Amino acid sequence: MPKRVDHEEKRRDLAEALFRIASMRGLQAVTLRAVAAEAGVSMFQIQYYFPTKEDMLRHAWQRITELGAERAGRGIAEAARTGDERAVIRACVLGVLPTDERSRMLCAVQIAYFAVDVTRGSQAPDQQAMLPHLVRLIADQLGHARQRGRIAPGLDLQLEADALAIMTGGLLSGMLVGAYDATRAAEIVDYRLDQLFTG
Amino acid sequence: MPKRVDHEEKRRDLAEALFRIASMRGLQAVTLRAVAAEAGVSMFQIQYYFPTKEDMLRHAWQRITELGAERAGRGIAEAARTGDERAVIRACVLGVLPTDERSRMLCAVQIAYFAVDVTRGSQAPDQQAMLPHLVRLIADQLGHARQRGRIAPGLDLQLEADALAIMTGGLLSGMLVGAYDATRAAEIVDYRLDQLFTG
DNA sequence: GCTGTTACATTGCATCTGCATTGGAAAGAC
DNA sequence: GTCTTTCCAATGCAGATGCAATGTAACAGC
Repeated sequence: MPKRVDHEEKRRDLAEALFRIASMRGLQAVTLRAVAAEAGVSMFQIQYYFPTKEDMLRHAWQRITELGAERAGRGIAEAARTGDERAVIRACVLGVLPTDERSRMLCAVQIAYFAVDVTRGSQAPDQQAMLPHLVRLIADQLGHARQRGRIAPGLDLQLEADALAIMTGGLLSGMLVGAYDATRAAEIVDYRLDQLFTG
Repeated sequence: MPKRVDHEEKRRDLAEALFRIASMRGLQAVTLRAVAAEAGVSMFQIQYYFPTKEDMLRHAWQRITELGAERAGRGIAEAARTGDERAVIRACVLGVLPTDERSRMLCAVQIAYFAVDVTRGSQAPDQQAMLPHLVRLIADQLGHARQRGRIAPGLDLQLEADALAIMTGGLLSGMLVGAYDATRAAEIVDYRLDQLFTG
């Protein structure tokens, strides 16, 4: 066998090039030639590592969910080590928001995919599952916190979990249009968490 | 002069055809030929009423904001007649959500435009202004309500206005992916309003 | 060294896209 | 009635796009 290449790593590199194009010029500008040029390779390599354009887009989406889960997971794991439910929820919310250039890029691309899925009626299963997943995560944490007497009285935790998860999505788009920066977003989230937690 | 045609009405019709395509097959599928076929006219008519494709897309966006403002405005005006600030805020929030097939279609198209703008960095001014505008509307209503002693004590109304407006954006996307229906969305909004208003 | 597999470049092609042009039909003004 | 203005159909064109076909260099195993 000749020059061995790590196909998965190569695909990740090509996906990065795709992200750069999609986040700066839109998903419409993602063509085989554009990705090839951005990655600094010949157009053939794109075809070589992705049978078809749709495969390339699919792989890039899978990669972006990986990166997102990785990023959020790091923050959540760190917060979970403290055993503080409030910190975990905070990490869940802030962990998916565009707080720096890199995450902003990925969030922009994510929105682009989201729009395509919505406008086609055929939404990827994981696309649909993301919000309920976040709701469940938050609801679990709220449940634990209540058992430990850390939750203010008179709250409907299911509705609170929904509201928090929904606010996360809203914050994401609000930050992408520049209406809120990371600092203000954190303030709003903390303000809401203050209403839920005692102490 | 010959057969007089209402150009604006014609453009509105063509915009509707564009909406149908964009909401069902994505903005990428919006081509001059596709819009012509969907509207049941020749491709030339598209060119005749829109100098260029970008003009067509721009006009459609302008039209969709008109329709949105109209719809929300109706609900808000009705609520405003009661003089109930809570009802006004409720109308502001629910008035922009996809509660039926028509509004769902328009919201989907709106998201598509939003994604294009975000991924190009060059966001239309009104796109950026929408969220702050909603915040101001809600904040004003909350201010009035507080003066009338209808607001629960210990709240930061600016943060509450931000949180409500942000939740609106989140609900919109949540509903588009099918995570929430109109009923559940109203429940969540009412739950939050219950926390803000007394009585 | 020979061979075969892997990785890659180049080229070509059918299709689609936005846009322009040319020619003509229809409806009112005079 | 004819004529001018408005509206519209058909066709053409240059560029871009996804994809396929062909040719070639590098390296492992015998």
